[in-house]
Amino acid sequence: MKKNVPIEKRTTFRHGDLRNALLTAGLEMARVGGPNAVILRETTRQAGVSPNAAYRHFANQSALLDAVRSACISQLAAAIEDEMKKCRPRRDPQVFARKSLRAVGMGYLGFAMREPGMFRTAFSVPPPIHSPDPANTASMGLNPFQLLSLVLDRMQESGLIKGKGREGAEYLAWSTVHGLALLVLEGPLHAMPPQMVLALGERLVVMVERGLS
Amino acid sequence: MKKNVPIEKRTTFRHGDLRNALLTAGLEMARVGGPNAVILRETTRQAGVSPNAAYRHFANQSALLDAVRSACISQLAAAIEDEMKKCRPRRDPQVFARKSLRAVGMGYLGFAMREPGMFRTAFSVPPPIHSPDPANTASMGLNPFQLLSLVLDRMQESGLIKGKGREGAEYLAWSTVHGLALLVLEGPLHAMPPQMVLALGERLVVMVERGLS
DNA sequence: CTACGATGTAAACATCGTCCACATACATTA
DNA sequence: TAATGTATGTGGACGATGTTTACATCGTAG
Repeated sequence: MKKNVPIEKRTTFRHGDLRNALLTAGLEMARVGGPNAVILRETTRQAGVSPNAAYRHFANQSALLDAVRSACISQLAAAIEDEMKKCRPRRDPQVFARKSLRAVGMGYLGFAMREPGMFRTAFSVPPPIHSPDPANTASMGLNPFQLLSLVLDRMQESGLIKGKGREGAEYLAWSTVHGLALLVLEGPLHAMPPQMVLALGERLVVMVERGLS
Repeated sequence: MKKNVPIEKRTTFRHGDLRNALLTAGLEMARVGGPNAVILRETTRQAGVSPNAAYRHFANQSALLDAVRSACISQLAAAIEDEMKKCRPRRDPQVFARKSLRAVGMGYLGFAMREPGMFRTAFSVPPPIHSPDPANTASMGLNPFQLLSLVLDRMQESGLIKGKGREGAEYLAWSTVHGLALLVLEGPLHAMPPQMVLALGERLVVMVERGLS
């Protein structure tokens, strides 16, 4: 058991960018081991700094975790955006809307499978994802919830959702994919092969699409 | 901050039922504060015993948590059973099947809202709910997954699910309700009023029912 | 009755989060 | 330029947790 702490002894007294270094280290720990793995002392170790130095930049480890969580949510938003960009507007706006919904759902699920630690961190405890906190967004300036709302609007405008079907649609759609993701990540579907998970995801998206009309 | 540790000093050297006492204490902690709140030393304190005594009954705190988790899953199964018992067989087996599916879904969701700590504990990390471990069951001897399978069989037998619709139906149905539960418990839907959550749950069940045909 | 295995105790260690007092470097200003 | 103040990092300490090692005590089987 060797310490894998390649601290290059800093020559300057100041670190220069400590807050960022701590955050980066914490994000990596979250990536590897989920929310419980983000250890305050360890981040300072990796930054080559004494433990208390962290308290100049974060009120406590909970505040550090909050920052890490925001970063995770941003990455999730980015993953969804990537998937959305793959589908360009079409002649038929309904096709576009459907593809968009699928993109959000599968982007969400894909990120969960690709980065389980970050995904679990993103949703550990009460993330203020609802409020448009810029810290939770990616290049489009929208958080995952807002991205979902966007594509649902597209579906409504193109006539795929009628009348009251739009109300609360975010929650219905979100629940399905979120549930599958968590059952796979830290639930009894742990051993399910990724290919099958994705196939289930597709079926869920279709189910949502039909369920909203 | 007073210690609420009513340890009645035991007169005998042996405790008599320590393993069970630790488990009970741990379950209560999980109930109140979720998986992270089950502290090994605290369970021994409440049992009026030295910390190391726990190691005679559990390999480590992870093993203790596993046992607590199993208890939580059992309670979940019991809650679902309770809801299922409310709907008696009817003339029309399709009505019965539909009511049964609703019972499982709403029983699941209701337990999550009534006992958030236990619910979160039940699904923290890798629960072996899939394998028919008797530790996870309630009076019917079925774990939550098997209860769901049961009502889905009912739907198939009554003709509500046809052909390939039955394949993987457990996962589709489960994902939806599980997702809603977690979004509410430790997600962005944290502030949603319970009444609205239940209404969403009903819509989800209907959506699943239609989506499986 | 004796010896052994199961159960509980005592003491100790490493790690973690956190607080307090102190040290150092940079920037602003007199 | 020199003084001073503030932001930043250090050192040491405390209590809590999980865990290990050695020891004590009881019930029981031979």
